[in-house]
Amino acid sequence: MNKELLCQIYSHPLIGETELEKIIQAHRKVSFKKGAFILEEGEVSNSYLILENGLMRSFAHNYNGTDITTDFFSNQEIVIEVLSLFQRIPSRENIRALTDCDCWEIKFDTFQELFHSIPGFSEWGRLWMTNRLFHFKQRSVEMVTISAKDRYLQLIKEKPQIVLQSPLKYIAGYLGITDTSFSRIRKEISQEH
Amino acid sequence: MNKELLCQIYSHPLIGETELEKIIQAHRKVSFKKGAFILEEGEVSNSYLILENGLMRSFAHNYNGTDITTDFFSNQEIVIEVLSLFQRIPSRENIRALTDCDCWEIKFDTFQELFHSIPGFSEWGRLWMTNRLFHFKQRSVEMVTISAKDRYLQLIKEKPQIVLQSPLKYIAGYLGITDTSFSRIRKEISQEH
DNA sequence: TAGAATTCTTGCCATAAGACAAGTTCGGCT
DNA sequence: AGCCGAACTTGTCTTATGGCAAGAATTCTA
Repeated sequence: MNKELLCQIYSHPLIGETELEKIIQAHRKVSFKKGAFILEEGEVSNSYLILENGLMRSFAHNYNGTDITTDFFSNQEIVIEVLSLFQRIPSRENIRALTDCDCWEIKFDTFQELFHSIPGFSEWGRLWMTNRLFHFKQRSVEMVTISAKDRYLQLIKEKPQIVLQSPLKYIAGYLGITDTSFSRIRKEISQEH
Repeated sequence: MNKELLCQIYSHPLIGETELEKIIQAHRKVSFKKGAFILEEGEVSNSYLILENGLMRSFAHNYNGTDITTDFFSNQEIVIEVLSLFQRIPSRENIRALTDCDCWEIKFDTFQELFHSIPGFSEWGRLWMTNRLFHFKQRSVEMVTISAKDRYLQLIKEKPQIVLQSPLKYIAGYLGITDTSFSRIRKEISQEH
């Protein structure tokens, strides 16, 4: 069992060595083929994943049925649908592998047990939530204060793996524009070299 | 001490009567005058508030100094800057009273103690975080999939207090448009009756 | 209560992005 | 290798929203 990635993910000043070991033991390795669904609309999520390598995307459906990419998950990130997992309600989102993926999975029940028995772990969890919250808050502001072109340039800088591995239409959706506009923006950028 | 509001806020299946009492006791009443700062950029937030009545807004500053309204807090809501409070780092946001406000305050240290000693309380906290996360995720999607006009109509329906009590320019900022465009949208709506 | 300052509205023109439709290229399957 | 469908590009026209500036209305404050 390659513990390095998990050690890194769960590193926190209040989590000691034995506790870290216990947390890591709670994970088991799982793989997904390109195109596999990790979570489907209507299911209650029952675990989360730590993505060792590969790319996934989460998406929901519009009132008129259009598919909206809400997020990408790439290397070393936690793949989770927070609302469904923690509120035990059916998910309104789908999560799907864009490439073959290797992951570490932890079940909700196991997580729950550790969350309440290891104080450092609940701190860790809150810290993680805090970061996600910040991420989405920031994103909601940037979606209107920054032009689509600049959001794209920012994505290239911050998460190049996405741009390299995802079909363009999903990136367009994530940026909040149509694939048509996205194509034009890419053209414009390439012409500036 | 009027406990009703606090009882309601902290109601959770895993929080028993004595524990609820303990949580409520940890709050003290505070008031703010219109225009008062609850939190200023650069400060580390040291408590959060439960807003009994009044309206507040949080805002950050752009790279070019423009003031961006990131959120409103109205009756019965929790007024908090999560990132600063839980990561103990200087806030990049300001929180300011738009009207006179009555609140219940709880200090970080006290909260922290309760968070780790009452299992139901950490569950409650996680649940709250989950809801906020959902809120901002939703918002980041809606900022680009829904027109400014529809976002405004939605705001009127969901949080009429804001529309009634806040200067229009802040609402415009929150909707992600200029006050000029907002004025036109309002005109258009009023002409449809 | 007058004057100043802020907030809000309006006009004119510019620009980013969407809608739709017709190609073109790419990638998976047999 | 060759075909088919999906993914991507491009053209033309439309629409939502922004930028700037001037004027009207509101509100603060002395």
